[in-house]
Amino acid sequence: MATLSDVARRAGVSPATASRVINGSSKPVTDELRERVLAAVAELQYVPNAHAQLLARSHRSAVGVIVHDVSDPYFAEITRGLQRVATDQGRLLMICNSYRDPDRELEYVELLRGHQVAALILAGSGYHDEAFTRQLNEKLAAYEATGGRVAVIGRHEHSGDAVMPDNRAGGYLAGRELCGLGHRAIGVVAGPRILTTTTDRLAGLRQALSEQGRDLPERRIRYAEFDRDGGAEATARLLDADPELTAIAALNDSMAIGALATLRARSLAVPQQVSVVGFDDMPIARDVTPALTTVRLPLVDMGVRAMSLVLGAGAPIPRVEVLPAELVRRDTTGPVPHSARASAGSVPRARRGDAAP
Amino acid sequence: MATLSDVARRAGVSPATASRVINGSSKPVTDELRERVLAAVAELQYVPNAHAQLLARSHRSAVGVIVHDVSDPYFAEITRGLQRVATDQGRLLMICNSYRDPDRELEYVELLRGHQVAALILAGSGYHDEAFTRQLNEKLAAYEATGGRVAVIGRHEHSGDAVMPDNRAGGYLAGRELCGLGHRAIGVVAGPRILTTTTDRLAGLRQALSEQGRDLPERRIRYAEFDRDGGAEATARLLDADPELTAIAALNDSMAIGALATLRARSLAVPQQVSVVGFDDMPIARDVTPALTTVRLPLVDMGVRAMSLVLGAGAPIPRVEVLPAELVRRDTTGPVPHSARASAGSVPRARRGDAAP
DNA sequence: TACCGCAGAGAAAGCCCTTTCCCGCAGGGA
DNA sequence: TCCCTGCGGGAAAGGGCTTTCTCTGCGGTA
Repeated sequence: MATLSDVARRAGVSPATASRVINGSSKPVTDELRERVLAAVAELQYVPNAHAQLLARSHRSAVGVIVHDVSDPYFAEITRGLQRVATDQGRLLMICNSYRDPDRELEYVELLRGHQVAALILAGSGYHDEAFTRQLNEKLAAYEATGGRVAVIGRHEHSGDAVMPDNRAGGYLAGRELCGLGHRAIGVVAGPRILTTTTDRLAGLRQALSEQGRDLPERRIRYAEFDRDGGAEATARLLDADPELTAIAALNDSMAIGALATLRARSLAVPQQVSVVGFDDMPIARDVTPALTTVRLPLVDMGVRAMSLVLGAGAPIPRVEVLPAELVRRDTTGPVPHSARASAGSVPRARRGDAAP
Repeated sequence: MATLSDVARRAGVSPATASRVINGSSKPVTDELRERVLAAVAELQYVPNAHAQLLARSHRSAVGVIVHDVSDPYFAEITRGLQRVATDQGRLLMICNSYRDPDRELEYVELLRGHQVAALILAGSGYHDEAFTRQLNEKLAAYEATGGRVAVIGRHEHSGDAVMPDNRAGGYLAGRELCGLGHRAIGVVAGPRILTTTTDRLAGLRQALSEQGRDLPERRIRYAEFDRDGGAEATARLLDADPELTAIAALNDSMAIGALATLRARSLAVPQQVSVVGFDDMPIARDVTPALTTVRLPLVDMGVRAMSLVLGAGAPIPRVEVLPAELVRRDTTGPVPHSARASAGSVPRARRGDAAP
């Protein structure tokens, strides 16, 4: 690899001058030397060694991001928002996928710290895990102690800047919608219970039901991976245990799509026999058939806010921005079937299929 | 930030010794000193400066990847494959999204070169663009001249290791399927014509038709962005111009999903009135309704192969691995409607709707 | 006893840049 | 004419780490 001094030698100037030309330094350089340097750069196909540059200028510029998986649409949208602000400010993003593995998350904090990122954004859900949370906070504190900025998206037990989607209110909205349509036998397809996202959404759902004087028994909840297959599987278990279900609340859209697949496989009509509501409103939600009723979260905006927090001036007290959830009615929800309206919970399994199209 | 010499000072050893302990060097260090160093590291929350490390060891380890967009399922799958191999070998991946912007692609080659990556993988489609291709090849050649390894996925005019999905054969499969079902009025929803992926798939399609003695007139092709909205829009234009269409071949699944949306919006039954075939077999293909008939590409495997090529020994001659495409029949394709069978091309627009379910 | 070899630790030389500091020189004011 | 100023350029000092080379002190051999 050609180095800066190769360029300088070739151009017959000092490395200092070459550096000034290449970086457009504020110090003036005569046009003649400038030309010579530029020519040498082109001839040698010189590209500055990024590590040496980063080492030499103590200036931290990149921003680290830890998500569960960028290719998951939920995080893809958030990342789009992060990226937008970062690009505007000429910042490079280093994005790491933790795949929901706490240890990997911890490792990535160190890795990013080692890479001298100016700020760190944790975009995944928080965990209900005492030991992990403590370790994470220690690492973040160490990072912040050296001037690093941190923001989290979602509920983490971290005292600092945060962007919070209103998961609980969203869960409430989903629950109220289902109740309003007359559903009583509601099954919940939930993500891993260790995630705060899961428990918050569940809490909202529970609140909506309890306002109607109902509770949400554990047997009506199935926890699984927060993805399509998890949703399909959880739905199957739910239906096996409770064939009278008239509605399914999935705690994210991927799971809802899995639920839809299981319902289709069992020839249960949506929404005629079973209603389904999702969560997140990821782009594909409108393209499945029937189009998915879901709770929209301003994902892109969440990314924008988080990045703005972290790149803006540090506030004396931690700022928490709560972003509202909103119900999007589409075609997977409908009134509770007539047969179930009269005597919910006692209809034999065979009933399923009566109303098949 | 604590530095290595802070650690060394605290442990009462030289930086050399501290370094050896921290990196598990082959050089032996007495247990007592080792303990002291480790203790100092923990107390100071020391994390090595990655840039300094990378600069000091000339050892290149990371691998650079340029894709159009990681969050696009097509690239997400490929990336999964890349990642798998990279992780096995303890390599870090630097992934850059070019968003199909050639300039950005060029910039990223430089950026990654500057970051001293051991290898570079271009995972996006090639472009039909003389000037761009030349520039790209120049940059890649410069990189390879300094020992960098390069592999491309897809057809690029680059003489080096390559993994080629058999786009042409895939297009042929799609075309043959549609012809076999009796379709004659076939519209094509294509990606940007500047991409080799588009033209290769189109060529295969064309070949299948011509084997049946038909051609594929330009008026039956619409070029748009390679995504859902592009597909929806192209389909609309196609139907406006040619209401007799009985089949639509979309050149990727995202576009196919857009096509499905447009067809639904126009109340055209799939596959009773119009058949649709996609391309790629991305995960969501099986979850749309009706489930999408498509051409499967072994995306994950493509990533695995590319990374293996690049991390394995360099071959004296460029290796090109062609990976086969395969038709996956699902529910969006069916026989040509009866009404169209007799007199294709002359049925009035009003016909649409007759067979609505 | 004199010498050799080796284990374990430190000194110091890079790795490739950026940036401060300094120097020489030309032009302008006194 | 002399001095000061300011401009353009180079020398050199880091930035934080790895690694080679060197040194010390010990045990073992002749």
